[in-house]
Amino acid sequence: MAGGTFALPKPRPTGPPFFSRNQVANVLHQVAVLLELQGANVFRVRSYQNASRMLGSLTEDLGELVASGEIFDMKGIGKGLGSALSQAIGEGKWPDDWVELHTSTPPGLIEMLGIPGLGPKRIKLMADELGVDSVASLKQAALDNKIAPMKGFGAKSQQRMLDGIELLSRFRARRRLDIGLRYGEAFQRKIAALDGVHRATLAGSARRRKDTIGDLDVVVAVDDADHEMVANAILNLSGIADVKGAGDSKISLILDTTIFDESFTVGHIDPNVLDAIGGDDYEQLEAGGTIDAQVRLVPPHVEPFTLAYFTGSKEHNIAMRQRAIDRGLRLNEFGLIPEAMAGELKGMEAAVHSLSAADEAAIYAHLDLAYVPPELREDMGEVDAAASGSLPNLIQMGDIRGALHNHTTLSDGEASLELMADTARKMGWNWLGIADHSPTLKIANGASSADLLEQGRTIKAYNASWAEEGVDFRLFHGVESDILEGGKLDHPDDVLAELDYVVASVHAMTKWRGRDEVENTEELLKVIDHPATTVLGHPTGRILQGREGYEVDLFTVLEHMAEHNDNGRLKAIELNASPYRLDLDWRLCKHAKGLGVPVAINPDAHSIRGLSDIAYGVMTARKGWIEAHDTLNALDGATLAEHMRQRA
DNA sequence: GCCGTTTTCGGCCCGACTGTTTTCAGTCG
Repeated sequence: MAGGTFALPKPRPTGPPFFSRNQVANVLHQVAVLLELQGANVFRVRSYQNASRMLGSLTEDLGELVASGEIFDMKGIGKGLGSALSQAIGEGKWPDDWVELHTSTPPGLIEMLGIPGLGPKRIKLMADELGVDSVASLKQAALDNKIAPMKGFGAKSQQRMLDGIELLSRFRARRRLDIGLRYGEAFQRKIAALDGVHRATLAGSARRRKDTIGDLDVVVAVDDADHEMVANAILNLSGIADVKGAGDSKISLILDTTIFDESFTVGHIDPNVLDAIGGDDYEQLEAGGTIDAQVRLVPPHVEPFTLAYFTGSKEHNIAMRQRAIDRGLRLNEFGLIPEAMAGELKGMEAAVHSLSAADEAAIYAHLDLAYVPPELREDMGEVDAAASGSLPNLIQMGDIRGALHNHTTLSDGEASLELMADTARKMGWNWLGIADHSPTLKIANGASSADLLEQGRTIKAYNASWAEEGVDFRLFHGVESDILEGGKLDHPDDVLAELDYVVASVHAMTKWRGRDEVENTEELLKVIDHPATTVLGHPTGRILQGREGYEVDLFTVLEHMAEHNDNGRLKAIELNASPYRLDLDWRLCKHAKGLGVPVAINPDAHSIRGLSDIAYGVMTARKGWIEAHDTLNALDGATLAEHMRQRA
């Protein structure tokens, strides 16, 4: 979960409400983690996690819910949490026991949770018995052989911790979607090609298209007679750096870049992003990278259940299982089994009584649900929607007619205007938007007003000649304007008026990250009010696995944009499709859609190859419940031109 | 800590794997 440092935020001076929904959701998550480290009841911990998740995706105004007392009616909020939140939001005071939890827990314990195979119980035990309170002191204790003699531990546990610490320092635990998919698809292809394999499918968070991926899951359908042969063949594939474990049905591995048939490169990264992810060492770091993978081998008739189970998420599975229980059924990775027939039988033995399912859709049908696309399986309302037949018809790559926010050699792009336009046409697009950087962003060679206007004349000439030749393709001329002090844009108004559109983006990250949520939100509202602003670019400025975005209340921002749209002024929110950003976050896409704020899926391309990043944007949009008609990308050029003319 | 026409207590999703045990606890997904 996102959320910077592990501390209780200070109340804003202007309250109530003294805290935002984001802040409260983060604090609940933190308290859950701290309670775990204290050895609290696991169900109590889950209550805090559930409440955090619920508030994180809340669309109502939290301050109003508290003021009216309706907070107590929310599912997952009872007397305890209801009073605690009312006091925090209404009076600006966190409960004493939450404060105590934060002050009494060494931050090192939280860091230790990131070590694979180490959980809250053993961390607490080592803290109590050995005084271990950080990754560094854990390492020392292990090197001094103090851990192995402890009851319940041993030499192997001690070594695993040392290995885990090494892994933690060498590489961050999660990988970006693009990297994870490259590993996952390469691995899946190799397994699918093995003798005896009916089908091999990439499952887990990669199949759900999460913006980062922890480890890979591959589900393999194989006849019992071939099980051992296939398991051995997998263990002998190239690209496996280490085997962590191999049981009857599950193989745990670590893959490295030798899995790729071609040599591994990360391609062009724009300088802003490169800086945030650790500079020039980055390519070498990726080339030496690894990723964990789990393979599950099951017979073909069981495979749909296993695939559904390991596609997840955990929360979606819990909701599905609960629905099964309500119907007297037991759902697990082996089947959907009538409780009356399963009795005392467990696992695979109970599964002989399972209802049959030829594919995942049949499992959903057994539970009176429409098929839920993998991207939506996050327990964010998809189960209810599948029950009532109101699942969205998700956008697809084929719906994309064009994209705004792309760069050329006029600022920091690698390709000329001509080459970018030519590539977009070859991709089958109907239009392309050009939005180079503005003068203030010197690092990106921001273009002067004069050069920008010159680019506009070139674009007009191209459009005129295509129209004359009967070519159904056009360029839109925009700019990616920095947002300056006071929510101002970076070119004079008369220059901006010459453009088709303006993408307004924050780049002064140090400054914006140094301010609080209220100030940043106010600035964004101002720049949205500027008549020239059409699109809000990468709305939080986050770089995945690189840096947190600045604090901002995007719910308020989106509501403000919705008012403009209601009054006939086009204000779209960008979903920056660069796999380094994927910003707008997928969780907020659904909210934008609900408010009627158009989403602009933008590759932010700095080269012709960069245009293909649109694919990651479409994946993320799908995850966020976005349909073709929720975006600007699915409009044809003539219709989009109409919308843009109406903006002023 | 939450929840409830099987309700105010006793549940709370379920199984695999590992390392430590000799029947199980911790961790993970």
